[in-house]
Amino acid sequence: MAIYFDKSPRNCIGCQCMSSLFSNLNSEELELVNANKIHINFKAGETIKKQGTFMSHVLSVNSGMAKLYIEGIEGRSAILRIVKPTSFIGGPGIFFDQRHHYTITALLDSSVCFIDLQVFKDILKVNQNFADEFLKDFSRDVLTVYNRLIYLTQKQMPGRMADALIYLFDEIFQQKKFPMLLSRFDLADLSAMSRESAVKILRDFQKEGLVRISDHEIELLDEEALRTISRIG
Amino acid sequence: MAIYFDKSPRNCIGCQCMSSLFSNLNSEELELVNANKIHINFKAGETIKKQGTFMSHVLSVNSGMAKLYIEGIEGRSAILRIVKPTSFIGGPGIFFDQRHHYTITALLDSSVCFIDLQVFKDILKVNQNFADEFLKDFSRDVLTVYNRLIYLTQKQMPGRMADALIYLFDEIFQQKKFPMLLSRFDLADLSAMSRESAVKILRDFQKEGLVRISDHEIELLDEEALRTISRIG
DNA sequence: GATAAAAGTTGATATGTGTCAATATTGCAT
DNA sequence: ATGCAATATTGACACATATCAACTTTTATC
Repeated sequence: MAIYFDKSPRNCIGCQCMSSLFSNLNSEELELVNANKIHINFKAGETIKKQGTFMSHVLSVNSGMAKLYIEGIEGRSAILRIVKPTSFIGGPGIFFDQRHHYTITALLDSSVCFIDLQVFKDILKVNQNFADEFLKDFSRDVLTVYNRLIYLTQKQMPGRMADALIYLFDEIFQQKKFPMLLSRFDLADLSAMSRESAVKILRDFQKEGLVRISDHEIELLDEEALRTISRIG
Repeated sequence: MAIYFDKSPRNCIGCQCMSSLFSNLNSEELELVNANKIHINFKAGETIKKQGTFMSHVLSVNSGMAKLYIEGIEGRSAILRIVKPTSFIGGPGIFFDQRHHYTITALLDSSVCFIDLQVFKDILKVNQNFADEFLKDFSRDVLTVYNRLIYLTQKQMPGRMADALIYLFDEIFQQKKFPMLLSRFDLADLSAMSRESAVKILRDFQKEGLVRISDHEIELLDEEALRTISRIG
């Protein structure tokens, strides 16, 4: 019988791919995680988790990259954040209804560990440092959504697109140049506008010399000006 | 020397005004809360907590009503929710940076208890049921923000206003008629539009016989139609 | 390498929404 | 009660944005 999925390709103990959150675990707890996790590789474009499904596991992204988005009205999506390694993905469903409240799709080939939810919650109860760190992470994510709510509802398109790009440059890639993993559609979903509008705004940004987009990469040319556009909305 | 604030006007033990969250405490923990709380009365219009300030306490709204909103760009606000008794108010600042990330303003004369944050967190660590219930509450609030993000960015004005009204009818007042505590400005902040647009949409809703607004109260006349408007955006 | 499918681009157009200015109304304080 | 300030209302207008349709470019598939 063929092995269609790899149950334990690597041991969590000593693993450098796990989210930093797990550095708070002792070896016994880490062993427990190791014994109750599944490791799966995804190809770019594949759906890692689908909104609405039962949350049997929490996720740790070891490598690759993914987009995390809410599927909204009539096929429209709102990207909440881009997930880079190494990141933990849980969400409000952990405590509320054991469901995933967003869909996660791989932007690059990605390696993801699925950790049993009950085991995760059990460790949360006994390891205070782990719980503190987790809650801090969770709260940071919530604040990101607050921020997104404000800028998506109170800024106009150029300001929204500027914020989306600044988010990518500053927080995700932390460089002035990065490969264009996101389609125009994705950028539209990140800044709450139509694809066509996203294209036009980006074209304007290029004309004004704010960024350069070519050969699947985007480069920040005039950071000052981009931040100004973000500010004046 | 005059007493300008009342340090312990009522005992938490046996208090019917506390948020239901606190029913998970044993008498010893409740006594601890009681000894480390401050009770304050606010008049309608007063600011209960200001965004950005240090979070020394978490709040429990005993009576009255309040609006909880994020102060955004150039004086614009986004109301996250209306707070009715008896409600607990904490927020992501508890675990992230000990700051309040929204402003809370009384809509009615309100009685609020301020519970020492450290005492609150200490009890969270030792009382598992309390922690579970709290996290469930917190997560529900997060999901409300997700929902708001979607409907504010993906629906047009009539749909947004319909959702705001449905929220008030269904979740806050749970009646088909309630006193108009919210100004047109507030309704605009709840549905992410300008005051003038809020006025116009409400006028349309009245013309179409969906609601009746008069003498400081609003009545739901055609629930079916309002939900349809919410649905078609 | 040919073909189809997907993604990106563009300009014209229609619609949604905010801004402004003028006016009406309400609430509050003296 | 009177006057003042805040809130509410309205219509005209300008601007922001989505939609549509046509087209180009890129990517994937056989």
